[in-house]
Amino acid sequence: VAPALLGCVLAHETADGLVAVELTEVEAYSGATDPASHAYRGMTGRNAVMFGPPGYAYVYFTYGMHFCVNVVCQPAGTASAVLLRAGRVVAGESLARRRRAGRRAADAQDGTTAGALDGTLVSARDGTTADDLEVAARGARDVVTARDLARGPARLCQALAVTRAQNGADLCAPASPLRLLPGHVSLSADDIAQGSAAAGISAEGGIPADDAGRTQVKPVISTGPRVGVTAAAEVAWRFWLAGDPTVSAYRLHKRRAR
DNA sequence: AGCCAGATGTCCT
DNA sequence: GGACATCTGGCTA
Repeated sequence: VAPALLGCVLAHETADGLVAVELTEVEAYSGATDPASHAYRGMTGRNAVMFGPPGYAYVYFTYGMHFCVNVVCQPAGTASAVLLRAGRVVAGESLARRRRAGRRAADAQDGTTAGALDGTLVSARDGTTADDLEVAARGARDVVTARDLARGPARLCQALAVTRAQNGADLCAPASPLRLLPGHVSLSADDIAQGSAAAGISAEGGIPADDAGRTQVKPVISTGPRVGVTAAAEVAWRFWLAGDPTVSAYRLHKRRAR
């Protein structure tokens, strides 16, 4: 299920409006057999949704401040879920940016200019005055680049306003405020199998896109170890669209000092 | 690339 | 009572 979700769209409609992301990075968690899964030690109040029917959202709160959303994907009684790690905002970008504003200055290395969002060019090239740079820096501090709007599981939830309230939400009902939709690109079982088999040898060349950002060719799927996981760290159950800039950075798990 | 703080829920002893 | 978490953002080197 995890690689099949790549390219699909997660949309959330609230009183503030609609925000939707095309999923670019996911991780699979098997329940009973996976020590990295929240369900590994059995059902608790927190993980109960994972033991229910498939197609529902399992949302959990972590690190005292972040939410992450999973898609339950096995029949009731068998816990299993796919963590949605990153996506590209395809609708409601200004609302997503408002929700994410103030959290992070623009990433100066990603080749985009934060100021371009409001028509102001941010540049360190010759001819730019110190005042220009100061104004640009102040603006950048309050702006999140398009790439970073849903780059990471907690950022994705923030951009979509997914919180505890969405735990247990039906992702498949057409009328559901939080729902999953087919993407622009549908992957066949063969594509998925080949994508998995090609992991590690596929070139990270990027995906050609049209003016609307839609991919024109079948994307290459890469796989690797899951992020922030110690148990079963060797399992390559993280899947992402090769070369997509919205895929989150890999981080090794760091245990906190005692 | 690496280190660290932040905030609180969850689960284990 | 305590360890630590499917993380992010700020900072240092």
